[in-house]
Amino acid sequence: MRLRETIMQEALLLENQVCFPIYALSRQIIQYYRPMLDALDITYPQYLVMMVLWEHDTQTVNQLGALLKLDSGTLTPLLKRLELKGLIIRKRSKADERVVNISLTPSGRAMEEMACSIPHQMLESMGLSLEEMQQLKQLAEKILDK
Amino acid sequence: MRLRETIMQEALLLENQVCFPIYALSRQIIQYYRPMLDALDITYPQYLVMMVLWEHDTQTVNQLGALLKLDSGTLTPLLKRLELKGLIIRKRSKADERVVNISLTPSGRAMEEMACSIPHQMLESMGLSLEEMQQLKQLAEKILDK
DNA sequence: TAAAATTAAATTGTGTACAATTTAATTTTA
DNA sequence: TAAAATTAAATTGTACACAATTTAATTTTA
Repeated sequence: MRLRETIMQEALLLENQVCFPIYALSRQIIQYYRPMLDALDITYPQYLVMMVLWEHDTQTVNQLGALLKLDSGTLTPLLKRLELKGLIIRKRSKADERVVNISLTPSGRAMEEMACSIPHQMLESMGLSLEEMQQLKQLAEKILDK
Repeated sequence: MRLRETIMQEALLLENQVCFPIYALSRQIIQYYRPMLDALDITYPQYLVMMVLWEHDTQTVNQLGALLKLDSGTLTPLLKRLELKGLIIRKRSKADERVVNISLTPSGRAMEEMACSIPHQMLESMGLSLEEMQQLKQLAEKILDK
């Protein structure tokens, strides 16, 4: 009997994968965001950094990385691009020269008001009920927390 | 009253985002796969292509793109790398010279047996029940199908 | 049927991701 | 306290993603 026809084989069918829909959905969500973020001239990962800073004002590269689960290899060039756009300031800490503090410029702070309608718009374009949304969030977080 | 303190503002908090857990989970899932895929010397997107070919034998670049929701800008270089590894063959169709057919080499076919334990191992490392897994898959697909 | 439109891949350019290494600063410890 | 270990960012190199454009082949249509 060929491997193709065994029960074990079914697990290798794309349509039976749990992970593929998550991977595809993640990319599609970023597409949903694109028109709104294009208007602000930032990318989705850049938007995530801005959200953290709108909430916390100043964060180190490490803190941003811990919250967003991204390393300095990703963040350093991304933050340089945000700095080039005039949205943030990168400044080495006086107290510890290894640390780089990231803070908002007035322009970066001002963007918060332009972004505040995005979450609501996103909920609409995703077309899920609030319960489904909560379920999705909870399941994703349950795996993430392991 | 500062924008920070309004109800609308809550929507911009990272912890209230539905999309961020999906984005973070997608990347974490790929990390779960990494040790198993490292053993096969392929990446997660390459593994997805291989899964399609294990099921369908021959596919055009377009067909792969439709199934995986990736365009030729992503697939062409990825497929060239799989060809370089000796896992697939890229061959222009005689019937329509625009089309490139992708098929498995014996080595690519042989990899199927080495990969057949991966889905089970993944279920274990994700630590969700089968019901939760189904829920997650269904919610993700519901949004994807829009 | 020849020009226009469409289609399939490939190419170009920008921006993540992330492993692995490097650099520089700080902390620990022998 | 000087050497070793640790830590924080940055750097290097590889591999996606994807928008926009290009190239070449095929279809449509005027």
